[in-house]
Amino acid sequence: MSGHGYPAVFSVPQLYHFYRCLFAHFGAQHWWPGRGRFEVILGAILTQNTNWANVEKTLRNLRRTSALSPRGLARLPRTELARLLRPSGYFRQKTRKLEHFLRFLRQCYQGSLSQMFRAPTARLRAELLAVNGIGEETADSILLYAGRRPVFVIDAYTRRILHRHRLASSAAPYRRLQKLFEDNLPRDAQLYNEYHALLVAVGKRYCHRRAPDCAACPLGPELERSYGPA
DNA sequence: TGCCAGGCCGGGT
DNA sequence: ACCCGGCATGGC
Repeated sequence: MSGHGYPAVFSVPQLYHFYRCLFAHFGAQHWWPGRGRFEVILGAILTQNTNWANVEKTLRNLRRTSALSPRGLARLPRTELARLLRPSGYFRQKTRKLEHFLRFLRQCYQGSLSQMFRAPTARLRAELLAVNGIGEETADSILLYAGRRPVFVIDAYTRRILHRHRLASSAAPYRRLQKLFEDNLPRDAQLYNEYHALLVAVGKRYCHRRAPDCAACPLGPELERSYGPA
C-alpha cells in the first residue's frame, strides 16, 4: 500500500472524532505546563523518559537560582547545574544536553529565543535535531509548545494508543505517525497542542507499559464503534 | 519491593 | 536500517 514496508498504518478521517471524544471526557489540559517558552524547552529536554513530577522539582530548583534564562544558566558552573538537575534523573546526560542546546542557541541565534523562533519551521526542526540530546519528540515539543508551530508531537503514549485502536503498527516510524495526524486534521497548532496533551492524559491513566492494550480505557468500545471493524 | 516514567545516543549487527 | 544497553531519580 505505502510501498515502504509499513502497511499497517491506516488513513483515518475520523481522527478528529477521536479528538472530540477525548476532549469531552477529559476537558482542556492547558499545556505545556511551565512558565514561558524557555521553561517549556527545559521541560521538553528534562522529561525525556522521566516522570513530570521529577521535572517539576528541577524547575523549582532552577527558579530559586533566579538564573532561569539561557544566559543565566550558561553562567552556572557545570557541577552546580548538574546538582540542580539531579531530581529529574539522567542528570549528567541532561546537563550535557542542556549545555549543547545553550551553545547552539548562542552560536546560531545570539542566545535569543525570539530570534530562534523567527526561523522557518522546517529549517529550525533540522537544526534542533542536529543538537546532541534533542531527538524528534523533543524537537517537535519545542516547535509546537514553545514556538506554536503546527507540528504534531508523537510520544510513547500516542504510539500505544494508536496501536491499541489498530490505527498503526507498533513499529511504525515517528514521521509516519506524525503524518497520520497532520494529514487527517486541520493544520492548527492549538488543535495539535490540545490533542497531544489529551493523548498523554488518557495514556497516563490507562495505557502504561504493563497495560499496552489500554484494556481499562473507557473510550475503547466507543472508539471502536466509531471506527468500524479494523 | 520492583517497576515505571511525556527519549536519546552510540555501538553493534 | 534496526536492535540494544546505558543513562538515574522519585513515587506508587
